[in-house]
Amino acid sequence: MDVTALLMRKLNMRRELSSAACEALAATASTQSEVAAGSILVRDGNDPTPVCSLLIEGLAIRYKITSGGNRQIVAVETPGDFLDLQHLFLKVADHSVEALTPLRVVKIDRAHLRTLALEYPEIGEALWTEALIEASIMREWLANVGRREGRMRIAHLLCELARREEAIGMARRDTLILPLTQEQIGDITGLTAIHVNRMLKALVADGLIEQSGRQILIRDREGLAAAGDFNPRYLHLDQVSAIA
Amino acid sequence: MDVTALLMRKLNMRRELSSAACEALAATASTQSEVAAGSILVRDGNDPTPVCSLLIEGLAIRYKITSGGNRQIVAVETPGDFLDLQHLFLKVADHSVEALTPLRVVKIDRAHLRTLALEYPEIGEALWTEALIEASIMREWLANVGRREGRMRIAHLLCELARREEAIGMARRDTLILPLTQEQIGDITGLTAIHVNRMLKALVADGLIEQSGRQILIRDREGLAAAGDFNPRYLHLDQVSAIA
DNA sequence: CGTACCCTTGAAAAAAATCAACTTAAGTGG
DNA sequence: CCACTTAAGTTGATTTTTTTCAAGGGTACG
Repeated sequence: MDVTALLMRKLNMRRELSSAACEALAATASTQSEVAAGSILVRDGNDPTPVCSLLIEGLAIRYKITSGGNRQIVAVETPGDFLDLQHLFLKVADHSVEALTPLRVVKIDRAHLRTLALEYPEIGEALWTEALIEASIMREWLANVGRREGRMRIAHLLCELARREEAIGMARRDTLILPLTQEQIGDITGLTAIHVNRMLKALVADGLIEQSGRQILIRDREGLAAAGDFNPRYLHLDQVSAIA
Repeated sequence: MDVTALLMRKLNMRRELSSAACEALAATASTQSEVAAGSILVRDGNDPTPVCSLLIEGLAIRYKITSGGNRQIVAVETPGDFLDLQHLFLKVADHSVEALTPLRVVKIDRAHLRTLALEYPEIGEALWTEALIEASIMREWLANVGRREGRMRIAHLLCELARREEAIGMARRDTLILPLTQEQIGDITGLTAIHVNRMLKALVADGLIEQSGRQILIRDREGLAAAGDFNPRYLHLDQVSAIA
């Protein structure tokens, strides 16, 4: 799809864009580019990169490393998310962003995106909403890691990712594409890879899910939601606009 | 101080305000109002309240409750913070906001604040920055709870609050006003009150802090920062504007 | 056909939660 | 001002959860 059209679709969902905003957007779009899996797009402690991107395909993570060398993943980005809206107005990156899989993105000049956010109310509202929903997800993760135990944390994560993938048309209902190692699942949930392994097995043993490679089949949707104390309200899905 | 002057001071720090923006701000400000300790300002699941506030005095917390009845505090707000910027563009509140102490606030109509954020680039930038810094703090908390152990989590929290209080002129360097019960500290750090108690005692025993009622004296600033793996970068202090 | 990298499993150790008293401090109303 | 009440802090013993350590097993890929 045309790059401008993608941006339009992403930003147009909540409000009609003025013609001025449309022109500004058209002036923004370059072409799509590819990013290799494992690439680090933003590095903690550095200036945020001069380019922001709209993620079109693939998964990216945002994370922090503690002095002990432990990693905490603070967000998973799916297609349709803006990479690094979180640093849009900050001078120093406080965490890193990495491509988990090969990505396809639309690069946007960061200074230009700031201008779009400030000068065009329709675009500003869309970007605000995006950023606030990402913060909302982080709050839920904080509650998940801080106040639920292992099994529940993982069940919750699976529910969230399944719902998000469903919302953007990435996976079918009750199917979850999970290109994460068990170590990475641990880095999201604050557990060790070994414990993640055991808890996943427990969920399988309880008939809630089924594993087949990097895909998960949700056998008991209700049960998994209950096991994970999952309520999708925090995803604010009615305010999310898909690009697909 | 005059309410308009407070708002000006808060929003003016990063950019010169245009006269139009100044007028819009002047039209915003009502009077200061008081909020009793324990009042719930925003309730999870409800519409976010029609009023947003600039916190002038006192402390407020934002929190979520899990199905097990456990509470996770996701933010502590200090004077100079906007209460509930996080819900500014969201339709449903995904967490609650509560006054921890008696508060003094300047109420701002939520719809009006949205307009200010979108129509006046100087104000928009200030509010964006505020919201993004709050998200940055949440990321650090997530890493704290997910990837550090008890003693470290608490040391980290003490360092953060001390630094933030110092930045806004609320407490002197090496002194920390901590109007939190040990249970509330646990709700921030993902620990039980009992464990918080033991870890605090450990920090005292190690000569890092001294307790005197609801105040804490930091005896060894460097040592506490090391014990808490604390690096203030994520606070983006150079981008924060104080009202005091 | 190695060689990574990931997954799996068991046993032991550590961290944190739970359970159960008990102490201190801070009001409140007589 | 004192007895009473309630919330918060303290401490020890026990249990649960999670991590750590250790060792195999599977699989993809050059």
